[in-house]
Amino acid sequence: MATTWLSEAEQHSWRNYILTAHDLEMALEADIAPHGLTMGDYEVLVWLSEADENRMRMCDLAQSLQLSPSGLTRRLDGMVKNGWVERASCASDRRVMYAHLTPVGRAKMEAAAPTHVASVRRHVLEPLGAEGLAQVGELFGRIRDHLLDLELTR
Amino acid sequence: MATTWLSEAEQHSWRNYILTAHDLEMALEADIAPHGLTMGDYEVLVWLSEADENRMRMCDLAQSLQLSPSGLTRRLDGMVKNGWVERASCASDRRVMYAHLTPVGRAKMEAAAPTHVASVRRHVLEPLGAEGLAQVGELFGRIRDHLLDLELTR
DNA sequence: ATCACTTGCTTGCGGCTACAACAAACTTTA
DNA sequence: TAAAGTTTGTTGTAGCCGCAAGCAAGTGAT
Repeated sequence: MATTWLSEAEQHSWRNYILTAHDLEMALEADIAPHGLTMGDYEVLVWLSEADENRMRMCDLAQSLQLSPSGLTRRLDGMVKNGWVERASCASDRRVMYAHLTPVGRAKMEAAAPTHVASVRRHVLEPLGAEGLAQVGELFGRIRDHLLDLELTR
Repeated sequence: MATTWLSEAEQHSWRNYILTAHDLEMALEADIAPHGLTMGDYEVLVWLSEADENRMRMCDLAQSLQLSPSGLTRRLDGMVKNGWVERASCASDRRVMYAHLTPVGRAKMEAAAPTHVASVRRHVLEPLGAEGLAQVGELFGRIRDHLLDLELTR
């Protein structure tokens, strides 16, 4: 096939994105670490804190977190051991397990949230400004829509 | 401390980015998989193919790949076993090991490259256009510069 | 009511990665 | 040149994750 390559500028932009995305992830991870949390843990706490009755079904939570079912099971194991989350079974459907945020978990989240927000502000909002972040949101929204589009027609 | 939270719009943009970045990574990974390669493997092949004499010192390669030394050692183990890369010691400094692209490795890279380029074009360039990709490059460049700035003054 | 199918979660296993400890080799300093 | 320090790469260990398999429970068709 006649491959259409990327231009010099396109390659540069793309590489810039790849490298930065990795470093940014590491930076956010490092900032939250002093709380004894990984970003993965933190995201669980955030999702549960925003959910109805502070609980979500495992399968829904896994999807929200872009995690496999088994991945979530293991992540929750650790969080349950730390007392941040409890497992609760469902009366109407005995297959489902709820992940339920405990008061300790909520406190953990509330303690860590300012740190994380400051981290995002420092690493993203500061260099980009509100307009820049909005552009990122818009651009990646386009990519996302396109991805989901391909997925549906597949 | 008086935390300055993110606005609704900012949260939305940020989440959009997080979710999309993950899905995009999975899509690129899925597209290259039929070649029997991970994106990690592919990146090794690309870096070596662009390097002088098709070889790089382990430590330099690790840095380019944003990988820990041990991570690279193990990744190379697999690639050596597949015959894509050879280890070669250095005459002038017997500590260093070169990772050297073999003809088989080059052929592998050249076979996979059109697929990967098409993948990037389809998932990124198509929804964004050249201008959009340039914007992404510029925006993430700003984040990157800011990150490196913080690192240096630390 | 029964059998097939689907859904929700967990477990065994293997892959990939980082950190710490180590060994080997180079460099600097006294 | 000898000792201390630095750099380079590998290995032991442990964490996190996904896939495949399995089990329990709900749903649907005959």
